[in-house]
Amino acid sequence: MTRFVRRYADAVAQTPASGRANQVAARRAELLEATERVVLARGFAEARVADVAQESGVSGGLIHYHFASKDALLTTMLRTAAERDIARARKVAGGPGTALARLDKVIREFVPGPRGHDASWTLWIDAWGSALRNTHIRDISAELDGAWVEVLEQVIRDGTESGEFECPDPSASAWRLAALLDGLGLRITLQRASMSRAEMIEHARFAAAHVIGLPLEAFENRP
Amino acid sequence: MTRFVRRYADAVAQTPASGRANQVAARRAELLEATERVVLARGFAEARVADVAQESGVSGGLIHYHFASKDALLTTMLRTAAERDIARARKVAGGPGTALARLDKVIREFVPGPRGHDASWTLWIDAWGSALRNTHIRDISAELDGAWVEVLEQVIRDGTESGEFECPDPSASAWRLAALLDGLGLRITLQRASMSRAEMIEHARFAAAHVIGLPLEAFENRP
DNA sequence: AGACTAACTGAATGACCAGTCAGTATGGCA
DNA sequence: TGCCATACTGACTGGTCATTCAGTTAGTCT
Repeated sequence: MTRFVRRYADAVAQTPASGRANQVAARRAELLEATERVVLARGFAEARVADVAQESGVSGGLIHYHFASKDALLTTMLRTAAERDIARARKVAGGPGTALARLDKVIREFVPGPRGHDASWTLWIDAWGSALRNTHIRDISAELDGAWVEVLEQVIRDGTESGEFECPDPSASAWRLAALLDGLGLRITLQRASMSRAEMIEHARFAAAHVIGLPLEAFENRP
Repeated sequence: MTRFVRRYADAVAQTPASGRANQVAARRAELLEATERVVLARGFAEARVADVAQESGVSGGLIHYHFASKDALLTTMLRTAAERDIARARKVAGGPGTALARLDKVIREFVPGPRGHDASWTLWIDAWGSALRNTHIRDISAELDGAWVEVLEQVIRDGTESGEFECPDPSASAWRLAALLDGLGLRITLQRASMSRAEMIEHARFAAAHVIGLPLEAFENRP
């Protein structure tokens, strides 16, 4: 093993065959991260290839060496972000604890706040607009939405089976809860002034409590 | 008062004094309608001034004669559309009938369907994305959202006061219902395949029934 | 070491488009 | 009737930006 390979080995999850492949993977990841920062800052429509180049300290030409087109760059970035968000949701929902605790954890993780996950919200609200006319983005958005509903449904189903919850139709309930959370997140992201994070969590808990057939107070003791 | 001010006032009022002012008002309205069609077809970000010109069979220069900039054109169009949508909602909600009937009417009017009101949804989903970074659009979107919540709140309050509904906090309930409807509309507009209009109305009615303290069956008899 | 090839640069290209402007046509008023 | 403000035209301009490509640098292989 060369010194080069050892240097990059930790940076990438998969173990590529050569240092070159490693470098390519690292560079692609770097460009995708820069792309996400640019899109967050300027929006999908206003993001420029040159911005990504500058953001990652690289020439404009290199972007097109790694990605066939601007569209491919944006789409790939979005898919990567979607997979990351889904993984995070699954991890939280599938973690330890009662179904109630996990549901609450998902809600608190999901609600946008000043601490940073707003980034995802900004990205997805922007993506919804693009999804109206871009098939790739619509597919990615659909996958993410579907996965979210699945995650919620699984937690609700867990709670129903263990007797914690009383929910006659976990699938429909999950769908409705997901829609409500989308609406809540949208509103608070767009009009931060109109509602505090605490109020929003309260709204989400209220709806969730109804969905799972428990009183709102079931959540109250959690921080 | 200068002639210009007079002309502008006429353009806004319903009965213009002169043929010229009439012409200007008609032209502006025509251009705004064309703009809406273009934005619906191509999206906010992709809409071109030349498209609007072609759509209304007019030279490109004329657009800038009536509107200071592309941004002003889009913003004005959006504001006009928002006012139209709000007026429609108020009319439905303030019409005759029991509070329950009116609430159901609002829901059915609100849910996107194949018959045409999808246009509004497409427009607003697109606008949400732009609202992330455009202050004017954010303000318009906020006004529309606020008016929607008000409309829902008024109906809920009516029903509570008349004894039809049992709702301890009409304001919070309206907010939650509005968020749910946004989420529902978003999903069905983006992924039409995943849910029928009937199912969606059922979801909305279910949530509304909970909000107003009635069983879902209260709605069932309506067409 | 030398050859080969992949990663990378940055200037050039050309398409696209909002906004401008000099000029034309026309309805209404003196 | 003739004058003039105004509605309107369409060619033009200046700037932006994705994409290309000829050339350069630097790992890797024998």
